[in-house]
Amino acid sequence: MEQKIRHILDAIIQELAAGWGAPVQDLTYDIQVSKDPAHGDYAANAAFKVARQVRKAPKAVAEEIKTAVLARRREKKELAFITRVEVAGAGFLNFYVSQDSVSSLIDVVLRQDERYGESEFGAGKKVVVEFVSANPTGPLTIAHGRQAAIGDSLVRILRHTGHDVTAEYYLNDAGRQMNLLGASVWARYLEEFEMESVFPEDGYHGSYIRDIAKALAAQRKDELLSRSPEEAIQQARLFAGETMMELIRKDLAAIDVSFDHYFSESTLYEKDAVEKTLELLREKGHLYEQDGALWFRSTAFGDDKDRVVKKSTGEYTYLAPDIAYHLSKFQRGFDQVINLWGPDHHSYVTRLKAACQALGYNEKQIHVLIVQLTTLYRGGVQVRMSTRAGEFVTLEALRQEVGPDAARFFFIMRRVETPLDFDLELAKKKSDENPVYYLQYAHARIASLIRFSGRAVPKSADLARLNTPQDLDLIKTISEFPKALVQASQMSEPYRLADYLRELAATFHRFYAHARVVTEDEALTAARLMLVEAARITLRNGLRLLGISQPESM
RNA sequence: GCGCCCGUAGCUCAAUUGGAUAGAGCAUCUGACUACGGAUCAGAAGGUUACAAGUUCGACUCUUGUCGGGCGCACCA
Repeated sequence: MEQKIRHILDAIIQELAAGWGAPVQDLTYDIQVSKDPAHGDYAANAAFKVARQVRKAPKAVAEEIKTAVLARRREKKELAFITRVEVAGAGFLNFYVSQDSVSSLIDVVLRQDERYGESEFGAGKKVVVEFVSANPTGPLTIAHGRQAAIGDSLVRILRHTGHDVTAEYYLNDAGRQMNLLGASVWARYLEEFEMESVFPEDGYHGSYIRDIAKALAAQRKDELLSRSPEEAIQQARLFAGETMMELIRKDLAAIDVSFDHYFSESTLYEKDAVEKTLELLREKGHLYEQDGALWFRSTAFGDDKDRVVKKSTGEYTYLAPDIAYHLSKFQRGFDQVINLWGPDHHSYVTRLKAACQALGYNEKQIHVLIVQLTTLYRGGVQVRMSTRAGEFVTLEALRQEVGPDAARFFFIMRRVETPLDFDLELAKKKSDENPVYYLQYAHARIASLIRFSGRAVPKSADLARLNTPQDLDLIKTISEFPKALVQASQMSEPYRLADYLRELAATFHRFYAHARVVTEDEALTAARLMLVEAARITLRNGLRLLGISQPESM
């Protein structure tokens, strides 16, 4: 409906522009469903945007547009759905549309079913979303959990809005941390055989290290004892890495998160990609040597200091493989790169963008979302956590306590960059305080309602019978689903969808309290069944995109 | 010191990226089930959007300054 109105306005503005003697360069303006019934059904702020460009008063422009719309409506039948146009306020254009034009939207929803909400918004855009990317040196924490929930929902939403999306996990399997992991496991392995061992400084102390060592001992027996320490640690490292990745995959699968691709850092070295990337930067003149180290001149791209890529010891810094990794993203044909990082990586954003620009890419192609931390509460009291002592509040423990649906919903219900307070007691409550149940209840209630009707949802009905304010409210809210998804995807903010669904559920519950669906009036019953089914489809599709189950009963 | 982020109802957060009277949930108070699920609905109360100037048809949103809070400023990963 918004699109139909936009189409008309665009044409009219172009036509009128000739008479204004000034060109209208920019045709962006908003059309929204009016919040206040006094503002009609739809409202456009086009007159303001145009007036500025042609140096006229907004109100006068609005009047001209109104007159043109009315004139055109007399000529063209397909504009008959517009019943009234008003100029209000300082120059808003308010459109009133016929009831049957609104109610016919229901047909579209039922026809599209699972595909309802899809759009062409992202057509032709190839996007890679990288998230979680935790080192496989320990179990996933709730911080990873939030990234996983947000990243996965974002991927689903981007897909639903037409993007070609790859979900990717960057596996830091080449660095010092993995060696430490190997050494830690090796030490515990030796202890299993009551051999003397030196636990590495900064090693991993968690009890899961001992579990891995036990598993290693069970599999390899005492075989590794005869190897050289270097080789044994290498073996322990590989074994530990694989074991941890299996656990991580399992933790993620338990909240319905999966990846299309695991990108291994070590493949960068196998293909010599890091050296080649540095070579490329050197050719373009962005590298220089100083104090025996190799520096990247990131200040040329807005960084506040230059960064070392290769230390005087000959080792790469963390930045070097990271640049190579991002180069690979572009080389693989992605034109939009989205990264979800923790707040501890905040300062890396500028230098990474600088590097990508140095390689000839636009900084707008990289979008780094800093996912703020989650603080756990239990009945109003903060749950302390510490990674240093090897005690984690793991994602797995959280999921077991509150369930996958509440976990996913709570993780995404705030803006990405807003720190999240996660109340365990609230997430577990099966009451009206818990927003997850509000959404699921609406879905279950509709399913139950359709069961009660004792018939299949009709394929067609006289939808014009849906004419009460509650009917029309519900229809309009349902019809805003595609727009909500586009907003969520262009802002990279899945919470938008959660917010929309809450609104939809509320509108449905309000409708339900006022309107009876199954009555003796067969025609009205048929139309209302189609309406509630459309609401159910929308809720179901939305919940799916959030990775939350859609119960038929609760 | 420099840079970035934040400050909205008692609490947790929104506000369609500059739009009309700043909205939701929780908490508080008052109501609503003799046909479809009360895990619901209707209503009340709650605000100088930290403060002060500026930009314009229009500012929670943009600019500048002040106050208050957080984070970052490694040849660490």
